Amino acid sequence: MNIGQAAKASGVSAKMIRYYESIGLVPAAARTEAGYRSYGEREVHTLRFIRRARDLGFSADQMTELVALWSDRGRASADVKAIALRHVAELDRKAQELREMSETLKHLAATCHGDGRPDCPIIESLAGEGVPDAAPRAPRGFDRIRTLR
Amino acid sequence: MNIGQAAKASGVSAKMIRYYESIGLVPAAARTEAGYRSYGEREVHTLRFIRRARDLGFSADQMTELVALWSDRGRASADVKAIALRHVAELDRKAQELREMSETLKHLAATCHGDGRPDCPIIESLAGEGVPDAAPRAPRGFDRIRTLR
DNA sequence: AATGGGGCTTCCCACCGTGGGAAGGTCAAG
DNA sequence: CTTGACCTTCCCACGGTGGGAAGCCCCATT
Repeated sequence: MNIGQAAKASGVSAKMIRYYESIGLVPAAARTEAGYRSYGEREVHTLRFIRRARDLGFSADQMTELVALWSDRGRASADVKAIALRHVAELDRKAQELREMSETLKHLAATCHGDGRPDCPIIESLAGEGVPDAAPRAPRGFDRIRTLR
Repeated sequence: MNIGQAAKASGVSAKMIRYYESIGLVPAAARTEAGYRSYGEREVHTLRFIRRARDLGFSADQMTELVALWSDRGRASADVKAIALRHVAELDRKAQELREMSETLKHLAATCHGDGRPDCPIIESLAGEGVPDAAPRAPRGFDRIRTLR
């Protein structure tokens, strides 16, 4: 199976398969004489595993750990659980941050009449006129969130 | 005021001030004879505006729009509100995604006894053994989330 | 007046995960 | 044999942010 087939079968793009190989998340694939990467069921299975972990928001580093634990028959389930729970905490923290940002903005938007007139509490709050630092989002231990695509 | 002072006064790092200038989010600062960037109250005010918007998760592009609206005395508050509400929707969507990932993982972790034994529902679910695609996170219109720091 | 330290400048590099695209080789079907 | 679909590697970009090097500049203390 070539990389394109493996990509379709696993749901991981060919680009990303090569990338995962380059960072050592998956072992280097076997090659045909012509230099084409060659995949079997086993490899596709691994890629699917990775795709599912990725869809759960695990980082490449965490996925490396998970794959290692997966292929270690003698692993302790506690090890897997620990990674998962750490990730859950992280996800919750980020979701909470997003919610707080959303809440603040919703409140501001609610007091903005949103018509053709120029006065707007949203802008005023951002400008801090009279309301200096009124909305201290990202308080301490802040960790801004960035998203992609 | 030099860039370091402006950074302290605004809460935006000198690095980021230069970056914002380079992408046109803020106009190029005046320079001293020696080539140092020079800032006044007005510029610092703008930078603070930007910092607040950033803390609310606005992208550089959105901040550009907001700054433009801010400096447009005749803007319609509806325009600002529209940007804010679009952003709120986006924030909510992302928070929802994170929550779903967290939920899925929490359920998996709950059924993992987390001791020294190797059998682990978390790994099994990722591997898809017997439960192919059991947890279709990021269904359609998926948009994976990435975080920083 | 010289020296030292801290600030400023520009420029490049890195992160992470992903896609785009160019330049060139390969394979299978017509 | 040609054509088109696929594969290869390599570089570039994104968004924001920090790190750091090399080279000025400014001020205060000797």
